[in-house]
Amino acid sequence: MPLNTFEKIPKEKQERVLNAAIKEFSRAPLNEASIANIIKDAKIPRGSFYQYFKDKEDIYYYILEEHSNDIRKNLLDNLIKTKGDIVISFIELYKYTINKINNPNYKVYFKNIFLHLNHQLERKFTLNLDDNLNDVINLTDINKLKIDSKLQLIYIIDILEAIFMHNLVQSYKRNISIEKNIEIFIKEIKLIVNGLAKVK
Amino acid sequence: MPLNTFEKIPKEKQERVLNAAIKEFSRAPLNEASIANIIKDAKIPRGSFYQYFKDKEDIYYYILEEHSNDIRKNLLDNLIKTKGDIVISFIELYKYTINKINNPNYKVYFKNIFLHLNHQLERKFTLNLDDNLNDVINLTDINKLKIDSKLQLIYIIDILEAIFMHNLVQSYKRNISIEKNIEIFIKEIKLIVNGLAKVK
DNA sequence: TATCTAAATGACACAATGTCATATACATAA
DNA sequence: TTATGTATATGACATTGTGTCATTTAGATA
Repeated sequence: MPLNTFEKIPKEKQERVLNAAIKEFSRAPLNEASIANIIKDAKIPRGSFYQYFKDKEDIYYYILEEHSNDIRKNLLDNLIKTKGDIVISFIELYKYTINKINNPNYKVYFKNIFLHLNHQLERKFTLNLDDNLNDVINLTDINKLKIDSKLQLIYIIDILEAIFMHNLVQSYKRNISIEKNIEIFIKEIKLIVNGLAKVK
Repeated sequence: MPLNTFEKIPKEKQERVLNAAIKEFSRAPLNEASIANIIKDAKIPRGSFYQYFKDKEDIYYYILEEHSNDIRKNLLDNLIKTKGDIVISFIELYKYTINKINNPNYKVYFKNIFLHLNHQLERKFTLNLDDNLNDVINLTDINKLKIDSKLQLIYIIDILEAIFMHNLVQSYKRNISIEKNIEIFIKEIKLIVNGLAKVK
């Protein structure tokens, strides 16, 4: 998403810009963040910024994308490890994600992201592209679920995704530990699993 | 939320300001909407706007609140009508809401609202206050559910709410009819209900 | 060394925000 | 009626931020 130019400048300068941006997006949510602050902190002229990025949103999503790719990758890894158990995979994904966003270096940054995350944007975090959805569908073993077609699987993924995101956001409002948050997520998933898991 | 002053001015002027705001919030999402446009359209001086509302957000939420109160009220009505069936109540709520937001007069306005709705804000639409959550809990008949305590009910409401919001937002992305959207919501809810409903 | 192209730079025009000193309207009391 | 006080109205203004563009600089190639 950033312009070619940005990829070509020295790594050191790239880092300076990205760190300044993360600092600014930690200070304020996207709509309150300012390019003025980023360039001041990164010590680059205004014109340069626009040489690298189209606008504020461009650099915001560029940084975000790195993290969301990482999260999506974790889901696919989990599906492989669990031999296609989508429920366990989502639970592991939740553990992974909640630990990631509580990393002291990024905690404030992610808090701003999540509390101001558009629904329109939330797919960035899990299955924003058709390719990803297909990967998830193909890696999932539907025999572990009380459904008879891959088509129905889409609904289940939809549900899991909704609850996943909902809980991540809630975790910022609940004033409780990471462990307790995971516990709640698992409880909610279990309530649903009683309907999803095939009864033997 | 608006300052006292706004309540005191002539109804006609109030309408002019509110209609101008709705027009502006239909034109652009909150972050791109401008007070400049609202006052131009409402034909009031800049200073007056700040006499009535703290800022752009203030009038945005003021208008939104009217609608969210209406939606919350519908949920409570449904609970009374269904004698505490929370699942049917949410399905009826979904039908009610999706019809409401497709009303031609407000369609574009709501589209902007939903596609840019923060997770932080989404509770505005359903159970933003503890009082409301309590009302819902008290009106719900937990004997219809596979749970043994009111405490667990909170998780179920959480889940229903997450899927409710997720589907409303998705309805703008799916290019299908209202009826088809309702169908999908019901399908997802049914998948869950198999785990929620008490097995006889 | 000359020439060409990509990147860097910061001044600038424009747009929007929130505030504030001043003006106006309105109510109440003398 | 007039005076006085209070609430509201008004728009000019300082401030902040945005995106652009003409110009400069750097680096590659001939």
